[in-house]
Amino acid sequence: MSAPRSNGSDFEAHDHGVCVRDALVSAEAVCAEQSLRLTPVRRRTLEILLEAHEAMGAYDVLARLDAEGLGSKPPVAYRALSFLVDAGLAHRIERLNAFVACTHPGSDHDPAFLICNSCGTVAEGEARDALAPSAVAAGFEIEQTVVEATGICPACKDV
Amino acid sequence: MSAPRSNGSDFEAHDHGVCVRDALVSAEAVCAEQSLRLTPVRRRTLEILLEAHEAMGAYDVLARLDAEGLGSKPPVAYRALSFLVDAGLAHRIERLNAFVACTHPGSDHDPAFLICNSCGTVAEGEARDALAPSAVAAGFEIEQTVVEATGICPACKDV
DNA sequence: AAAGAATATGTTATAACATAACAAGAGGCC
DNA sequence: GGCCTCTTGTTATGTTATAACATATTCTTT
Repeated sequence: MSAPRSNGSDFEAHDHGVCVRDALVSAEAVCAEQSLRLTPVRRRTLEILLEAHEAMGAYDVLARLDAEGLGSKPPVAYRALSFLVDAGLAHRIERLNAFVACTHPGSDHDPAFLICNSCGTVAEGEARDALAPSAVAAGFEIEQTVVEATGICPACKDV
Repeated sequence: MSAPRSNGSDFEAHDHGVCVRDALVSAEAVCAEQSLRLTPVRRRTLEILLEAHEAMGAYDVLARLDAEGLGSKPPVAYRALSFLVDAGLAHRIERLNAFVACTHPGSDHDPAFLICNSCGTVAEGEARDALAPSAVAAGFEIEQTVVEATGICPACKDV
């Protein structure tokens, strides 16, 4: 759905301007397709997450929105972020109480995250059935999964 | 290390009194072995989590401690909970900002949780290498994992 | 274009979760 | 006893998140 990416890792170098622009185009497409309204605050919130290219707290996002006159009260940020998460354009990182732009929106997915403790970069991968076996064994019906790992990314390891 | 359990699920019926007592014995053993001090507040905090048999917020735990004269200020609860988590006697559920007693302390493990949206029960399973493949592909060195699923447990599904 | 429905925003206020920092006490060890 | 370490008590504050209600915008229907 979005431009092809070399592999599943977000740790490699890439042209960030292109990556942001691509993602916005994808987002517009996703919203158009589902009759969702990508309003100025929502769009700018997504841009902020994309530009940061790492997880941001709601209040960090809010500070940026406020600086641009787009809203100054917590609900503004939380509503925009909720919209993006619901639309699959961003994800919430439970471990960090933070949000990150989705790196491959449009496709249904069960995201897993690799969070670097050193540089803060968050890479998105696939969690495909990470805990399906336990769930099936217990007769549990999964609705949503949270799969997050913290550690050291390749770039930071090489220093 | 603890008494054997029938399988990996915590959703089945069991003698809760026995389960709590067993867990406390295990906890004492673990602490003795590692020269950790299971003080009154810490021990009671563990008991509270065990008795609840579901995830509890730090302030819920604190309310119980307070009622028993064991402490009334947030740091009391947070310190006790941190101790238990560090000792492997309890786990933090990121998704819920809550804590749950470990159902098989003593063994090193990478816990995964199945959280029932209906009754709140939290079952603990193994996450073994849930995201090792993605991590290896990306050259990421995992330190800690968070694997949590929300959904409907067998008991609630049958209603 | 007007009316009505649905969606989005602005704002106040407060709830819920968490920790920094420092003082005081309890236990182990020489 | 004197020293050290770990634990507890307390104050204060920081951080994250949402309920509730008023207003405004956009979409749909007529």
